[in-house]
Amino acid sequence: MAEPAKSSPLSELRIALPSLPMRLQEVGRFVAANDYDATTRSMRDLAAEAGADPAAFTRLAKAIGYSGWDELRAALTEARRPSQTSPFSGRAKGRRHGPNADVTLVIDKLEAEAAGLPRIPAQPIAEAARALHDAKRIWITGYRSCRSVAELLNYELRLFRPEQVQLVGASGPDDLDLGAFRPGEAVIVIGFLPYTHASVRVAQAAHRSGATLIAIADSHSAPMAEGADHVLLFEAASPPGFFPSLTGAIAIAQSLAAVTFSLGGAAAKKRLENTEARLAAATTYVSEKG
Amino acid sequence: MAEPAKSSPLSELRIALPSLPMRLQEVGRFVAANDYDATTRSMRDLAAEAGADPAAFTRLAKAIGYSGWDELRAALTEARRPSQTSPFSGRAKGRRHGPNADVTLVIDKLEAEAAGLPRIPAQPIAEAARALHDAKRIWITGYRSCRSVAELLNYELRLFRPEQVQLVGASGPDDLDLGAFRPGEAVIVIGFLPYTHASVRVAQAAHRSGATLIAIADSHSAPMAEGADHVLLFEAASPPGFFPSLTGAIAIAQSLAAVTFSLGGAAAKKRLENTEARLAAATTYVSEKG
DNA sequence: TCAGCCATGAAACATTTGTTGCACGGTTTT
DNA sequence: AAAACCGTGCAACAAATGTTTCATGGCTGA
Repeated sequence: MAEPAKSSPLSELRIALPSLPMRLQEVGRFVAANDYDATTRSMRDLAAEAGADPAAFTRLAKAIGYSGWDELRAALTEARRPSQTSPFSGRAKGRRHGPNADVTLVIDKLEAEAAGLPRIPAQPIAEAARALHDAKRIWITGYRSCRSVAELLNYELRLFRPEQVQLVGASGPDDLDLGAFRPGEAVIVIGFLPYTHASVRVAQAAHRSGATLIAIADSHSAPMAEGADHVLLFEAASPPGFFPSLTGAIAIAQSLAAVTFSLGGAAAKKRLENTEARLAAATTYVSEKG
Repeated sequence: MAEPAKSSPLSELRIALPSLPMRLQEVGRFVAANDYDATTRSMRDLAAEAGADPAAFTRLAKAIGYSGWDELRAALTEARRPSQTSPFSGRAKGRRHGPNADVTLVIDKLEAEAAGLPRIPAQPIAEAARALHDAKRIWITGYRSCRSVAELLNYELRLFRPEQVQLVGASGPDDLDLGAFRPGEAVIVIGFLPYTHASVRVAQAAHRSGATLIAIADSHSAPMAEGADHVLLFEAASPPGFFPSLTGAIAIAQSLAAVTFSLGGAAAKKRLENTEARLAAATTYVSEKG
């Protein structure tokens, strides 16, 4: 006999529901309505909450074709596993070749990065900014391609906190700086896979020293995110042929600087104006001509 | 001293991680990396997959302040419960002010930048990449916040063309470099309003020397775009309170590097592999854990 | 009415769970 | 050098889990 498409164990359940005995229907409805608890809590717990007999769950599972509740639960668990990398992945565009292949490549890449930015969690950025605001001193680290992010952050923060912000290893070997971290200070470490030893060392030193550690990384499980008080995530993954993307990291850095600045209030504004005035006096900029 | 926000049991875990014994660190890392399985599967299962002793999980839980593995697991389970507005995708919230004003600010900014990226003209990037491909030598300039973009571009291009790419002013005053530009070479200048004198001088020197001038700027009328062979535009404008945005410039730089790399074909690939092998040999990177 | 059937709840079952005590080996302290 | 300590794996433990059996009660059909 032709079964309906068993897209998920949940839909199987719902389909079979009407043809079941009363009590099993009740239990089945409860499971369908609370499938998260079904995967997490114990059969007896569920029975108590549903006001039913524990055995009913086993019977339900068998009634819809599983060997027992364990197997049903396992199926539900797999069904809601978050691993499936998001329903995004629009792609589908055939990789045209020819003279325009490069252009399409660029367009695709830009669109992909644009899609990634709104996925950056904003809350941690705001929290990290507050930590920066409270820090007596701010250290910034990033190696290899992440160095660019570190330097941008350093530049922007120094615009309004010139004497409290410093790049790690800016003047000499890192080791000197590593011992300089103190509680009440903040250390920002930027990195993504593959992680450099140097950045991990900085993160560890920061954690040991009791300073506030802020990690900008591509994963919670990044070594420099271990023990971090704030983890700011971005997506570095890129299509093959591209280098890892730093767009997200840059966006985070800029948001971080901006929020920190806004927390600084009038004082920060004043210092920014001073810095700008000094630059203008040095005629660093080209005057705006009419 | 205020404790860091223990937003989730996972962050507690990660914070405590570095100060734990070796085995507990391993187990803790495993839990952090597989927190979904941690909530669904049994302790012994996890132990088998992690290659550790079941008891280590109980000890881990106690080490970070829980009464046992059951309690830790329960906390993780609650943290993952889908109903509550998860910390991720916290989008869609009304534009409230108050303590969350910063968060809304960040979200707005990220969305605005995401909207800006697809507006970047792709065609000029592909053309500029071809110019880079043909250039015997590549010079890169950028000052102030644009320095970060210049350095990223320098880093990525050097991965597969180590001897032909150089930052202007990297070793000593710019003036020495300015006289070194030759026809057949390419000079990349990055800048936006307000424009620095130094970058304009580089652009002018490049133009006079007959080298190919590539400008990455926020406007066609930017001084460094005058006489440029390729102008790559991005939007630097930002909401008030934010610094000019470099996200677009970074995206351009990365696309430029990527297309140039793809034009390089097998030879470029080979050189990239050599570079990576050299870095791996120097154990620059943290080895991927099992 | 009686037999047969099925749904249901309670209790007993074997298994698996999380936990804890113990012994071994390494390091640090006295 | 001895002692105290800590991290770790192993094995035994009680508790909890999912399952099964059994007795009960209601329903249907002869």
